[in-house]
Order: sequence, then structure tokens, then C-alpha cells
Amino acid sequence: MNDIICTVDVVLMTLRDSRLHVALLKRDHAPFLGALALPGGYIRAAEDADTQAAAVRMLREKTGIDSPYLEQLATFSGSSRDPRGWSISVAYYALVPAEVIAAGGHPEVELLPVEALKGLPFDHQQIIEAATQRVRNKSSYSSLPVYLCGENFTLPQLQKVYEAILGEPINKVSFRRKLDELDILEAVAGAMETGKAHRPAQLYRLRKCFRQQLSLTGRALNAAG
Amino acid sequence: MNDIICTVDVVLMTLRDSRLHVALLKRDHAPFLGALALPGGYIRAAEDADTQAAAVRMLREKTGIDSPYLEQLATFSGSSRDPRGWSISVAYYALVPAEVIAAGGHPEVELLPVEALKGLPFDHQQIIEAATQRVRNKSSYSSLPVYLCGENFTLPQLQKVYEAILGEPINKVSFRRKLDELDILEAVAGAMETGKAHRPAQLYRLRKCFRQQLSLTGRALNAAG
DNA sequence: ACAATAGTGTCTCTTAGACAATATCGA
DNA sequence: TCGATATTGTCTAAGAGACACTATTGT
Repeated sequence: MNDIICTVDVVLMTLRDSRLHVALLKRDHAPFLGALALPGGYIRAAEDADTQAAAVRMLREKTGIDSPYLEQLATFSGSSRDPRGWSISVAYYALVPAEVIAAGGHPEVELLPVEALKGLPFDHQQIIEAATQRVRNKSSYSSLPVYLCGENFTLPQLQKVYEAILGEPINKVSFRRKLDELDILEAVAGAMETGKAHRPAQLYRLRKCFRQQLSLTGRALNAAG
Repeated sequence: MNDIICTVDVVLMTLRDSRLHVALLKRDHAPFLGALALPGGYIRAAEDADTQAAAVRMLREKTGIDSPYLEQLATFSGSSRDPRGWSISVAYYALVPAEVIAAGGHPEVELLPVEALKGLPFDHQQIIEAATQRVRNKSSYSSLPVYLCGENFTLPQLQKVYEAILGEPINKVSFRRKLDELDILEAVAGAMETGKAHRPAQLYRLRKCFRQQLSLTGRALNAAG
């Protein structure tokens, strides 16, 4: 029918040491055999219902992860991005807590900070930059960052996640007001103890009805806008 | 290499009678021969540098238009959207003033309101809905709607365009304050006359440096947020 | 002069951010 | 009790919307 190479790539992101990281894997095929690259591969028309399903399969096969949040990012294409020929890559991005990546049981997954990446094959650098920009932008007006937290988290923890992504401090009162308005979190019975030498923080979790959907704040969470 | 059908579809939108319209064409090939559908077609690996170039070509061939604003919308895929088999459609959307469509020299182009479409082939209805949502959303925080105006326009005209897209009235003072802050428009020498029985409005145009890029307002232009 | 809409000044109300007071833990 | 951080109350400042006043045209 045609000679276009159809693939899917997944930008699996997490927060480690207050910095966004992306999951990369050593390629086990030519081209770029052995190079660190995004988990991805050919769409299999016979088994994938659509590209989203292909992305889910790819993530599961290569990292052992089923991410609750997986969104289409954009499609990258052209004759020069893949040495094998004219290709299309439908890119997706996923956000998970760092523990989930460890629990995936694929120790070969490498986490690298999204800045200071270099020498990536194909246009993977560009794809990662687009994903980073999307996450930063979307975090400024939505509840996206909760997917980077574990199931339970405290408000100060969540605020630190937002600040890490947005790269600037957030007003504590405004932040809590916003989350209160959104009404997407619910307090968990027990407070966080961990033996910290200060007042313990209340644990929260995403309310059931919001487990897989995002909430928009309507206004930016940060000052810059 | 594979059996995936690779196509591009373009949602060409304009404003007519204060309502968003989409350009549709009667299909001249099977499947769905004769049905109204989005302008689109196969990606030609031999002549298209990438999918964006394919969309530009498609728009030019089928409507005679070179749109200054053409953005990737999303990619639609799967085994069931096209009766010929597993397919990928990279969808783009373009915004032009209604006059540009007439000037394209393709009288077979039909303009239909984005609401009340029915019986479209493939998943074109869904693609158009996604484009409509994107335009509405993006208009609430950017200068996107200027691409629906002609080269010169008055502020009251531009405000009516915003209001038509957003579907709600905008505060005049806030609207002008916002545009003033954005600093993307410049006054044109002559005022609008047209013999209206009232004070004439100043004509404006997009400043050169903003001809092809969008400006973000940082805050929503409408009340709802 | 009148009708009609453009353009502008200003007041108010909402909301974001600063500041600070209170609460609660471990040491 | 002290140090540290969580949580909450309140004041202030910035920005959006309401209102209304002035400006300019054709009839």
C-alpha cells in the first residue's frame, strides 16, 4: 500500500530529586543499536486496536508499566528522521511516580533528567522537549502533577511537585485555595507521621471519580501566567 | 513494509454569520464516493517532506488556499475508521477569513456549520469536533481568532469574532486592555468609514513580527475560565 | 439635533499573594 | 521547652467587569 514506517514512541516521565526525568532504553535493533532511546516500536495492525493501544502495549512490553495517565502528544514525521526511510511516529507521554518505574521489574530502564540530554537517535530529543513543554504548560492550569505522586500524598509534597515542574515557588495559600476549589482530593484517615520533628501533615488522595481525568483550574497556578 | 494506510486530513475553518464553519468536499474516490468529507488524502512519501507539508499540499490542491495558520491537531487511527483497513490520519486545522475561501477558486468547497453535521464518512465528525474544541479553547487565551479576520479589522469586529467563537459576551474594557497589553496589533492610517451612521472605528492589523505566531494572554479572555 | 456605535475613564468586586498567628510533632 | 513545619486567618495589591461619560459620524 505504501512504504511509510509507522511507529509509536512513549515519553515516560517521572520526578526524581525534584527534577523531571525520562525513561530511556538501550535499543536492541538497528538502526542505532545500543543507543539510549525512547521505548517505542512498530505499530502492529494485527494486534493493536489503534495507536493508543499500541502505546499501551509498548509501555507494558518494554517497561512493565500500565500507566493510568497516557496521552497523545503529537505526531512526528518525515523522510529524514529515520535512516530507514519516510516514517511516522505517533508520540505519547505518560506520568508515573518513580516507585512505579522501579516496580515495573525492568532494571534496564534508565532515568535521565530531561535537560542535558544529548546524542539521542531519531528526533527523540525533540519529542522529549515537546513532552516536557506540554507537561510544564499543562501543570500550570490542571491537576496533571498528581500523577507524579504516589496514591497518598500531603499537600506540601504535592506543592513541591508543582514547584519542581513549574520551576518557581507557588504561594502556599493560593495553592491550597485552588485545590480546595477544585475539590478533587479527599483526606485519608491517618496523618503522615514518619517521625518528622514537626506537626504531621494530612494525607490526601485523588477522589475516585477523578482517578483518570484531569481537572482544570481555570486560572494559572503560578504567577507568570 | 506494512499495511497501514497513511493519510492527512485538514479541518479548514472560517467564520460566517458569526458561526464557525468547516470546509467539506464531495469525495471523488471510493470509499464514500460522493459523500461530503474533509479535504485529505494519502501522504506521498516521494513528494511530501513531512505530514505538515502533506497538509499544505492537500489544502492547496483541494481548495486553492495557502493558509498562514495551519497547526497539527491530533492523529486518529485504528482498524475501524476506514473500511479499507488499519489507517492513520494525521489531522491538521487551518483558520482563514471567509473571503479567502471564495478567492481560492474552488466553488465546489462547501461551508457547513460545525454544529449539526451528520453522516460524515470515516471519523471526520470526531475530527471536526476535536478541531472545534481546540479552536474554542485556544481562543480563550490567545490571539488565534485574528486569523479569522481579514488583514485589517476594527476592534469591535475582532471582539465579535471572539464572542462568536467563545459563545458568550466579553467585557469591552477588559478586551481592549488585554489587546493593549499583548501589543500585537498596530493601527492603520485610515479609519473605517463604510458610511455607518456613527463614529467610525479605527482599523488595526496584526504587527508584522506576529504574522505567523500566536500570542498568549496568560489569563482567559472570557469570564468562565 | 438625534440616533447609533466607538473609545475611554473610573469605581467596585473578585482573587492572588504577603504576612503572620496558631497547631502539633520529635528531640 | 525548642525547633521545625503544617495549617489557617487576614490584610493588601492587582486585575477583571460594570457603568457611564465623551467622541464622531450619517440622517
